[in-house]
Amino acid sequence: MATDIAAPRRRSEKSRTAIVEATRKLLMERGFDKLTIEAVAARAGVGKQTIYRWWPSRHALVADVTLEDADRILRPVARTDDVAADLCAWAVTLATALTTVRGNAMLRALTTAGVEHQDTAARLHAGFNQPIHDAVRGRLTAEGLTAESARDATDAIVGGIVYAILSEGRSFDPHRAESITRTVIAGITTR
Amino acid sequence: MATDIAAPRRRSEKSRTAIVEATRKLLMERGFDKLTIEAVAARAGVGKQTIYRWWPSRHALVADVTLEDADRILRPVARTDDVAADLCAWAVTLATALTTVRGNAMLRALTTAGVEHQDTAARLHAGFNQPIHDAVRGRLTAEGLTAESARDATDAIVGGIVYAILSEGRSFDPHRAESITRTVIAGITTR
Amino acid sequence: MATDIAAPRRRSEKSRTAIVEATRKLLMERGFDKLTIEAVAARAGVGKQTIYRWWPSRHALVADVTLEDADRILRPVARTDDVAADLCAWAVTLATALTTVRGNAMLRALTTAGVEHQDTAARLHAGFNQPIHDAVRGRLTAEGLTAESARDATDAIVGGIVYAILSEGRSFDPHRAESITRTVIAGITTR
Amino acid sequence: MATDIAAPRRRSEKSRTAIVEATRKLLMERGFDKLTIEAVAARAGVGKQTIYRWWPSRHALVADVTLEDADRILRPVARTDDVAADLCAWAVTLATALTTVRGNAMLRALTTAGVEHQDTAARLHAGFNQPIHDAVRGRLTAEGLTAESARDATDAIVGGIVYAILSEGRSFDPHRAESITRTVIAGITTR
DNA sequence: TGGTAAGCGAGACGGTACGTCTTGTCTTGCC
DNA sequence: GGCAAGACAAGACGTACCGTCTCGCTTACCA
Repeated sequence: MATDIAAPRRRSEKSRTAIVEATRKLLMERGFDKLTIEAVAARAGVGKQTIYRWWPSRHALVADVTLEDADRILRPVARTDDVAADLCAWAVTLATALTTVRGNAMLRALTTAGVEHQDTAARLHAGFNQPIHDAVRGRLTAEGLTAESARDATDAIVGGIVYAILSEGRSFDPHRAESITRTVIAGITTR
Repeated sequence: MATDIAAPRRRSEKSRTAIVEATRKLLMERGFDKLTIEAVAARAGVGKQTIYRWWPSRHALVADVTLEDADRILRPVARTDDVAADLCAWAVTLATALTTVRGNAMLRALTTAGVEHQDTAARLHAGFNQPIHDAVRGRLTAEGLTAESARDATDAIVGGIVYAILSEGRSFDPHRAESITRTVIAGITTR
Repeated sequence: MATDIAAPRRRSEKSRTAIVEATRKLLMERGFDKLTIEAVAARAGVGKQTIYRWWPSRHALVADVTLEDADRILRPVARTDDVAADLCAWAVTLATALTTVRGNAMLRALTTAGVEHQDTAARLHAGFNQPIHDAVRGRLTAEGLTAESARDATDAIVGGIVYAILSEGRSFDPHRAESITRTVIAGITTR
Repeated sequence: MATDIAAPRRRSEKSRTAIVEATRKLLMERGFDKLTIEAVAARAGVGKQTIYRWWPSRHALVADVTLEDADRILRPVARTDDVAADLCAWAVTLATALTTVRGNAMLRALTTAGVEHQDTAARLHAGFNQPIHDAVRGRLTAEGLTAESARDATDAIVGGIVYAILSEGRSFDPHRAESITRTVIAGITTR
């Protein structure tokens, strides 16, 4: 999906799929740091070299695998005339996706891989962070916010949700995403 | 603060210090995933067993080391009659601490260690997340916000800043922390 | 018994005995190469230092322990007017002692310790080989043999028996010791 | 001759040779008990796993190495019409081989390895003791001795020589082997 | 339509680090 | 001052994986 830019001449799709599948399963079973190339190869019924031929590192492999899940997580923000409603709905969807077993495993893998490896961080940023930010910021800009305000509000919303899920794991209640989003939009007010 | 709650009988303080120091240096030089116990032992001039005797795992060791930096990062929030100013000042201080070479290395190490290991996550939560949240939430509650609002705004401010630094690394400009904080306090407004 | 030549000022006889006992038991249970000082200390209920204070090495300790068994193995050769009978009786006694569980364990320990460590070899030679050879050689010399003949016949008898037990272990039938001895005394003859 | 009876799939002969060579050298320099697998691997320029892949233990490795020396030590017994001459010549040859630096190192290694490890003992018995005994016993049987007499005389000759070398080391004069052999053949006689 | 080169599974290889075990020394506090 | 207890630096153990390297086999391309 990403590494294989340079014309993979006679690459076996069967092997590729088996490797990606095996990686995802092991990622969910054991997590990123206990994921070994040998285990992936064994689980996929593939020689180690076949993995090394197409992916330069464990981080790159994991990046590819998590990026295949991008469309399960990335959703466009609706554009009705109620910004708050649009963003809250979107936020709940995001939080829900990130608190499924699979989504959370991917989030964790992706975080670790990104923190540890520069190139991987760039790819994950382009595949996840950027689109997410663009979606929210676009919706806010459409509402007339300045670029700077839109960026700050986006940081607050996305960071608020994702960081909380990162800290609290699957026990994070997706409805809090709505609550956080609404707070950012409304600002703090004493009631 | 350390793992050795249960009767640290006649532990050598010299060794303990050397280990913690060596770990911090290696964490800054190579990062968490390239940190090996053998390298720590060698750098500290200590037998491997002396590390294993007092720390159950690499994660626990790193947790202890980062927790020793807690007081460099954790600051109380001032309580003047200007909430925004108080929180912005605090936010900039936090962002500044997390973008120093040392602070950023600790943040990354702490993130990876926490994502990978349950117990470590709990300790880091108690040592970092909790105090940070409490500080901000306390200041907001003092302003008359409901518990829920305070929590949501805190998530937005802290998450917004920390997650951005996690994504962008040391290139994050600490002044953006002020900007994010102010946005959350004021709410989005078209100007 | 041997290392403690230099006036052991206030040595605890209780500890000494416990150490020797523990060593013997472990020697019989696990053999020389799996004998560890730590296990001896633990089994004897003694600090490691107490062992190191009185014995310079594992080999020396084992030498002392096996030498305590010397009197179970070393027997004088009777001097009736039948050399063959005297030596055969002695040979069977020796072979019997070396094929008991304890005797065989001591033989093996002593062999390994002697092969590996020069000083130990000397002590064991003085405590075992020498007396054994002297006994046999003395009996043969009394019969009128030249010194050289006596020495050679002694080598053949003792070596023949001990080496066979070393090779075959406890399955060696002590009666073969008689047969070997008789053969050496009589010389080979076609019948 | 080697441990790898079961399908030595694509074993590197170069590594195998380097390992065996390194082992032999270290055996001669330091002896069996100071022989470490790590030192062998380092000296041979080989990964430790390559040793563990093909040999189950240090004992087995040493057995293979000493067995490669078998043909330097094992010699057939000539069959002229003078038994005594035949066996004496053979005995001197054996004693000479076992008192060279290399031969003696092998004898010591082999003894220790055999005493400590059952399987190794069996292999060494089949590779050394058996052939040596067969050679001598065969020559004696050809002379008309009964099976039992031949066995006893063989024990006396071989044991007499080998055990003496084991006890006295390289200071054993090979000519004594002749003297011992002649004594056994002739029987003790007062002159 | 057969030859040939790439992809592939398998797994041996030289290495590094693991977490454990033991060595021989040292220190602490009891007797 | 001997002793039990046990921390310490050192270093080997045997195992797990790393990333690289053959080895034959299968398979798709192109001649």
